[in-house]
Amino acid sequence: MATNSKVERHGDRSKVLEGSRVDLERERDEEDEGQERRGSVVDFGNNGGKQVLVTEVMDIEEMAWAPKYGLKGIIDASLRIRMVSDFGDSQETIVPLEFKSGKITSQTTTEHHAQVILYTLLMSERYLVKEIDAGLLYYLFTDETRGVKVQRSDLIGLIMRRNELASDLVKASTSRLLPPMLKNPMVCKSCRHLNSCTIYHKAYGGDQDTSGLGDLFDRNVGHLTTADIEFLKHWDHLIDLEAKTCRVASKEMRACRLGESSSSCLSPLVLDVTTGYPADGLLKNDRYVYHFIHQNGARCNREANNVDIRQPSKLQVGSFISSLKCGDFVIISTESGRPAIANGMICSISQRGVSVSLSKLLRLPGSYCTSETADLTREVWRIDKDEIASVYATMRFNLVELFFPRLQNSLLRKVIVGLEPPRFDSGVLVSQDPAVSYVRLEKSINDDQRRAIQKILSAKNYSLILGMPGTGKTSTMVHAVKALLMRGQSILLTSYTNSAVDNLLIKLKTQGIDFVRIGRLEVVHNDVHQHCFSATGASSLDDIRQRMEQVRVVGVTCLGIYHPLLVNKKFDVCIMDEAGQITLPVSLGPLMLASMFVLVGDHYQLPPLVQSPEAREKGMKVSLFCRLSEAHPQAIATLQCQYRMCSGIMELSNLLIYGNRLRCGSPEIADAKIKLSLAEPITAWIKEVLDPNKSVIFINTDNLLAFEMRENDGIHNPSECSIILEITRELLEREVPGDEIGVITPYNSQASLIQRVVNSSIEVHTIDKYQGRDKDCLIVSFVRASENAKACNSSILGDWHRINVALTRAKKKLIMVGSCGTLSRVPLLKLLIEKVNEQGGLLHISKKDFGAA
DNA sequence: ACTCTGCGAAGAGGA
Ligand SMILES: Nc1ncnc2c1ncn2[C@@H]1O[C@H](COP(=O)(O)OP(=O)(O)O)[C@@H](O)[C@H]1O
Repeated sequence: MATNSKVERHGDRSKVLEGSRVDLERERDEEDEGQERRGSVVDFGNNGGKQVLVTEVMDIEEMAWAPKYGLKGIIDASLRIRMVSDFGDSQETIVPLEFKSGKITSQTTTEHHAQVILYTLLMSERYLVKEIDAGLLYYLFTDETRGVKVQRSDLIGLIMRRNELASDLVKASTSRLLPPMLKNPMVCKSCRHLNSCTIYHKAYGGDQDTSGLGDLFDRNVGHLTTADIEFLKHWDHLIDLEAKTCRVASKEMRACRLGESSSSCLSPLVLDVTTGYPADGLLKNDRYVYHFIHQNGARCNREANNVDIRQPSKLQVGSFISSLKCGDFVIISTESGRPAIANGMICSISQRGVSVSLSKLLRLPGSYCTSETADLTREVWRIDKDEIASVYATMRFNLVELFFPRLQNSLLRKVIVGLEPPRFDSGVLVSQDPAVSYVRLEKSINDDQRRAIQKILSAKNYSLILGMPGTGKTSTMVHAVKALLMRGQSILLTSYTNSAVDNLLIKLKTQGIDFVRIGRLEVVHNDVHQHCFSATGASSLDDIRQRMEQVRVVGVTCLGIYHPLLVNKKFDVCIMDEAGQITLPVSLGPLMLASMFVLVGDHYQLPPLVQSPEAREKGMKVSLFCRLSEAHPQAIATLQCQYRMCSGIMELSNLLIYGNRLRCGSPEIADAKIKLSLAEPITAWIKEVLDPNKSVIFINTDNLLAFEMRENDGIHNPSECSIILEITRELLEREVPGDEIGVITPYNSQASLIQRVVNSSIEVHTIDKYQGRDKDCLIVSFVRASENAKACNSSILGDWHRINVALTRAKKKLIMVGSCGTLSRVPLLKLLIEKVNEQGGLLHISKKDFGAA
């Protein structure tokens, strides 16, 4: 076999493979020129030498999974070869080729053979070919090719090993039983998992004896206290519970693999090969972009006119489009039974179709070059969201890393496990620190904000900022960053969501502050693209390294901190926005990169999303921000002055949630009213609802018998939808701009119902999605209404955090629609209705007012 | 009893 003797041993792996691919192809071409193609003799060990001729390199770094065996892997190169069989005739077969750059020892030989054997299994599944029973290993170090012939007994042995491993994993997560330690200090002392391994061993009852590691064990876990171990076990258990819900979900995906389309999948699709979308992919930024359209084009383009709001099921057309979004990782399969042909990322999606970017050409495994395009266009495709479980791995890793024997981690443990209060050095505030004088003299911030920033500047371990709705959290953080920079400190800015990170960075940008944003372009806001490396294009490795060393401010999501550019990067301060919405294990990651941290959030708004009810109940919904705020209420810097709600709207959350701690930032804000143009005479109820002097309205639907309806696990309320449609029409009629009107509701199905009927300039969302946003005029649809309603306390409406979010989104006008009868069973909502009544905003509409019911 | 954001990628071998 021809080879490249100049392969760099430490070079980029894909380059090595590309190079070899060229070599393989060159070899083929050279042989073409010769009189006959014989190939070379490859040593198959006990099976002797065989003539092997590579006829095609079909793929490199090919991802293959076989759900049937519970295995997946990435095959270095997938070859079509001609090999002389035992009977002397030459046959064409498919084989995996693995590159190995290391030395050959008996240990590695066994491992390499095992790997190749498993790859033959994966390839049989992927290529729908049963007879894949051989593979190749190529050793770059010695320029030697070895053949591997699959023995049935080896295969069975490997599958059994795989099953043992899988059962160990299950045992670990369900009964907290870990496999015994290797008890081999020589091997373990240089293992990179030594820390995690010994810590877990200790946590689950192991000791120096059972570890078999002697002193090495105690050196790694000796520092752990009983409280540390309890904390680790508790959170590890919560992560297990949460991870289980995801595993169930991925099983469901596998079950519905063919035919049926679900909400997280697009199907049936065909490849769009019309102008601008070549069948062999549009090359863009080194990625291949393919465009798929619905097989029945008409369905994709269907307009949502003349919708009957009483039959929401008819509206589900195209709803799959909303569940996948730009930047999502997806898996492409065919409906003809070939799962996971390729994986990639959505780069645009609309009613008309979806574009997916792949790192390689799209190709059906085994398809011949001559018919590739035809094969692709003939297929019916499906696209599923790729549920990567790496979130749980990250959580677990963050958690165990907290207990590593490092000074910085021990300080963090004191705060997080031991609940050490924030400590401040008040001396800083009277010093010559330029940051301090900047904050003292800055005119654009109020006193609360100033105090909060001073706390940040004088904090020794951490500080907490409670930013109630509309209180200028972002402005506070921007000035804090400015001040910290004056001191020459480096800052990590983070939050769970991309939008929260970008929101902050955009404000920094307007202040002319330099920063780097780590994250994929597809999910980063346009306005910060220039701060991402991928957008700057041709920067060399050295440029990037230099930039990372020089830049003081880095923005990244909590889960993005393991990006290669951030390894070994440390910061003076970590500022975490929306910290009340981040689960503790996730928030640990960024905190471990900094010597001091600032949590900004509002634990009176929605807690982190936890899938598993059991995990939630056992405490996973308690964010670190909430944990520390409840432990040290006196140390929180509270921003009380808000610049969003007029006084009538503010009164609601002040009474129900915030214990009157909110104040309006100015008289203008307190008295703000919507402006209505004069228009035709209106009905009495509409007139009252729109009255600009009544900032809060609650429309009680009890007289309409406007009951909730259930369909496919969703709850919706058509009557409330009709009322809201009427109100939005009247608002638009009176020249309230559509983009200053919003509608929110607890339930997705109600949101999509309303979305379909109201003017498209009006934003409609669930309450959860709307956290952090605001509008001049906001309408809330509570949905729940039934005669025999049990208390909705156990429903998502029973969560007071969600109610608080709903009540604090409107600036000038808040219109709520709901059934007093049903909602009053939730104590907080009962109080709300009483308060609105006291303000004179409660309105009971009847069938007479409203004919559409 | 219905709320939904994020996340890439490999392998050998030195302390
Ligand atoms: N000290 C202040 N004085 C006047 N207006 C302010 C002040 N702080 C913030 N604001 C205003 O309040 C609004 C919300 O500010 P922002 O910092 O984005 O708040 P949040 O992050 O809490 O939503 C902005 O329009 C901003 O101009």
